[in-house]
Amino acid sequence: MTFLERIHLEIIRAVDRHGTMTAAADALHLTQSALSHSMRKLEDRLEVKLWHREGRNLRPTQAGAHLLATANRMIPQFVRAEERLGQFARGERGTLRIGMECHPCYQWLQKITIPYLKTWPSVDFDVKQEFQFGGIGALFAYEIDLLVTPDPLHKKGLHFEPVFDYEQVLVVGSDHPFRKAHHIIPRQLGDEVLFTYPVSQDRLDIYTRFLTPGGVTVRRQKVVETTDIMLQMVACGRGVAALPRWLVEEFSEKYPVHAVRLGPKGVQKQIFLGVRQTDLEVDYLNAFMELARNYCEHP
Amino acid sequence: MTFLERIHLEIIRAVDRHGTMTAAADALHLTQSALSHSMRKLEDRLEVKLWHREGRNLRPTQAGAHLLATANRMIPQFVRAEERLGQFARGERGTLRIGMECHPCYQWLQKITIPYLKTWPSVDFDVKQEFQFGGIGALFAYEIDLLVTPDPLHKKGLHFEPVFDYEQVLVVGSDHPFRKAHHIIPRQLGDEVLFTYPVSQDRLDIYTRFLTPGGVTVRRQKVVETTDIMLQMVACGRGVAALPRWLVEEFSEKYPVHAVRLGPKGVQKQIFLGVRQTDLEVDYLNAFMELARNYCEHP
DNA sequence: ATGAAATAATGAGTACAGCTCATTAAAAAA
DNA sequence: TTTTTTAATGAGCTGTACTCATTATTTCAT
Repeated sequence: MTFLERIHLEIIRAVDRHGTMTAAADALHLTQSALSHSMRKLEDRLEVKLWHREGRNLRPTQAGAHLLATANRMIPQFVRAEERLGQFARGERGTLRIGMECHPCYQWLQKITIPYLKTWPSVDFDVKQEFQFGGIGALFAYEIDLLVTPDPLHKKGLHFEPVFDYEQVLVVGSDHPFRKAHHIIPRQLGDEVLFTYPVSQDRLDIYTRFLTPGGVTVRRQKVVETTDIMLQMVACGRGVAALPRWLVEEFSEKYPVHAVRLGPKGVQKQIFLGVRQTDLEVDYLNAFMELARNYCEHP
Repeated sequence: MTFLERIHLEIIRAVDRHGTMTAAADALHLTQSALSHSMRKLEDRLEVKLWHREGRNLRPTQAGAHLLATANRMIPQFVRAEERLGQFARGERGTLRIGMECHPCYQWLQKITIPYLKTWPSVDFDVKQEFQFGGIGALFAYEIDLLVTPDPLHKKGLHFEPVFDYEQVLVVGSDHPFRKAHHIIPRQLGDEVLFTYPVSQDRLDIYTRFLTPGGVTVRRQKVVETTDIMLQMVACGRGVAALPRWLVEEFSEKYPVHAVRLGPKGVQKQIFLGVRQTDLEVDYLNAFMELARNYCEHP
């Protein structure tokens, strides 16, 4: 029992706008006969007249007026839906759902998002940090479209590329004894308080690449949510933290903190962007990766 | 360039609801093939995939999810529109636009509207009292659907029927000298203040049927908007008025007023309901006239 | 008045969109 | 494995929604 179709809405609207069926037919690229037949059929099936036929003009009945109001509401919805789908088609619209497995990268991400959002105004943004089955799982499950991670896992169907090299360093306050050291060794941290982000130890480089290999544990580990708080604590000598060198340098203008190398050769890190291989041709996603690549070369 | 049709919205919705295309096809009384072809064509024309095809299941793409959301908004609008048109068809819905050319009839109208609105809940009401080309003109111009008037004008295409006989009487306060008179003659009003509704004299029976034939004018005519105010003025002896007898009797419980016959035989009036002949078969309109007829017989 | 132009309704015929049926390909379940 | 379930595809048919031609009215111009 579904009688009403888009065409009927288009017709009643065009007749109202153009005054006559003939003019409406022209506007819709149909013949007057087509409109007449179409609406006649609708009227027959609904068993209600939509127009008073008075000589050669058409005045909407109450039912017709009602349908016209409905059409004026619904047709624009059709049009908008088609426009939006067109945007999807041209890769102009979408939600870029980004997953982050690397806490301090958030600062870096923000530097990219600002110019990105300017060039892609109809792309929505969504950043997630918690995943039930890890970042890779979230990519596969279409929970996210792009993963920012220091641990690429080259599986079939995924594409990873490095976008960012950096050194993970120890941050200390300006009164701290390590302050001028060329580098420190794990044992030297045995009596320190260590501030970290609230993630498990196997995702913290200071453990996996420094403390654990050195067989050392710190006096105490304290968890803080934000980089700012972390650096404030470090600045006033309440403990130490491990962060990317570039981040420390940036914040050293704001807080009196210093970077110290971890081990004689330092802890070298890379950040990767991961996407599903099938999404490699999605314009707005590609544009993001392009921007990320360029930014790293000319920060 | 109009690709999107109701069917596409129905399909994407049914697939979402029923999980598979096959099940959706059953629900829509179509074959799986039909849905597949239909959506394939839409995808081709829009140049955007609506589902990720993963093995034998369909997961909406971002575009698909968007279309689904649109469908969930729009399909109910189609359904509601059809329902409403059905109500129009069955005469259950409409706006009964009533025109009144008879001021005191408003009280009478209210007695009918209350039971009417109970039996016809989806009929809207609209009462007008001002018409650019008179009540008859308003009927012809579809400004109103029903005219309440004391002056039927039997023109082709219109149907009038009397619903109400009454006597127009003079109302006076309980201290007034006419109070106990059997009737009065025009000359007796020459020194009175007359309260009337704010309409032209040729629509006031006290003039057309009493004063003007008697060649008399009153000392002063004062206009008031409402029956209540009018009767309050009369009650405290500030003047007299002309109203239907039934109305005076009703209000005499509230105010100390009395009815006096105009002339030896009284001024006898009839109220008519007028409709367009073509509307005589409109259920909700007929129901109103039926109610009006019955009410007059058993008030 | 009278003819010309404009308009909606109607009928007949047709093209093609959209459907069904049959089959294939692939994946999930048994 | 085999069987079942599912979506895609192709071929062919059907019905509908369109066009064209015509009629009946009405409106406009002269």
